[in-house]
Amino acid sequence: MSVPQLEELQLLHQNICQAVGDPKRIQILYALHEHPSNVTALAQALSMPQPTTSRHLAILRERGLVIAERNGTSIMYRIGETRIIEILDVMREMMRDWIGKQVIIME
Amino acid sequence: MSVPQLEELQLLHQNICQAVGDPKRIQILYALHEHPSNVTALAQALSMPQPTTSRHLAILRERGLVIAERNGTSIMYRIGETRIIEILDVMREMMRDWIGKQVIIME
DNA sequence: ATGATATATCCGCTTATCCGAATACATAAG
DNA sequence: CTTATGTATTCGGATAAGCGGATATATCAT
Repeated sequence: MSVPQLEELQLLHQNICQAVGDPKRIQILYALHEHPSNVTALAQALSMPQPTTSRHLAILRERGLVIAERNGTSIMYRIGETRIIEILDVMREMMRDWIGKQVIIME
Repeated sequence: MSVPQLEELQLLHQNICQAVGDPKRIQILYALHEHPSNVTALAQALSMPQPTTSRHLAILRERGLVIAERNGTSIMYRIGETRIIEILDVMREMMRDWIGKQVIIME
């Protein structure tokens, strides 16, 4: 893949990177990956206020990372981009490796 | 890979996600991937003030995403984690796909 | 239409992040 | 030791992000 133009990097940040730049949104992504859920159930499961959960879901939805599907009065949310979970998993491995190195250097 | 604990998600955000949460840092990562550089040259190439460049490099270095190597009075920076570039490339593809879908929906 | 449930949005506030300019620090040369 | 060059840090201020509580909107059942 070629080197991206500045404009594309702005879009990349605005659409994806910023979305995973909040720990609660990461938490939500993993929770929905485990199993889809509506807003209320998700909020309870993660011990987050409902408005907070709703706001984060809106951000993830705008960027296509999650998908909303209405079902009567409730709305079912699920992961819309499996690749984002794979990316987060790679990041976790990177972090493990880095923290491992750090400990060795400290000793 | 299993579902991460809350504590690990905090670390994930703090160590990796937050680091790529700034467009200038993404720009720096791609620039260094193209070819390693010292701070001054990088700042000029990206039209960023030197202190700004240095601050961003410090953040990326603390998290192992770039590596610093002193060479006389100047310090050579290069990518320390090739995987972060692969991740950014996948995100770019995700973005293309999503924007493509958006256009179709708009029509 | 009314009430009940689920979701989204608005408000003021706090906190975090980024910035440029100035300055301090580090290294090497004369 | 002084100078020159390259890098890092400090400072105050501006901007953006996230929050909880209250409220508005939407859908369905009675």
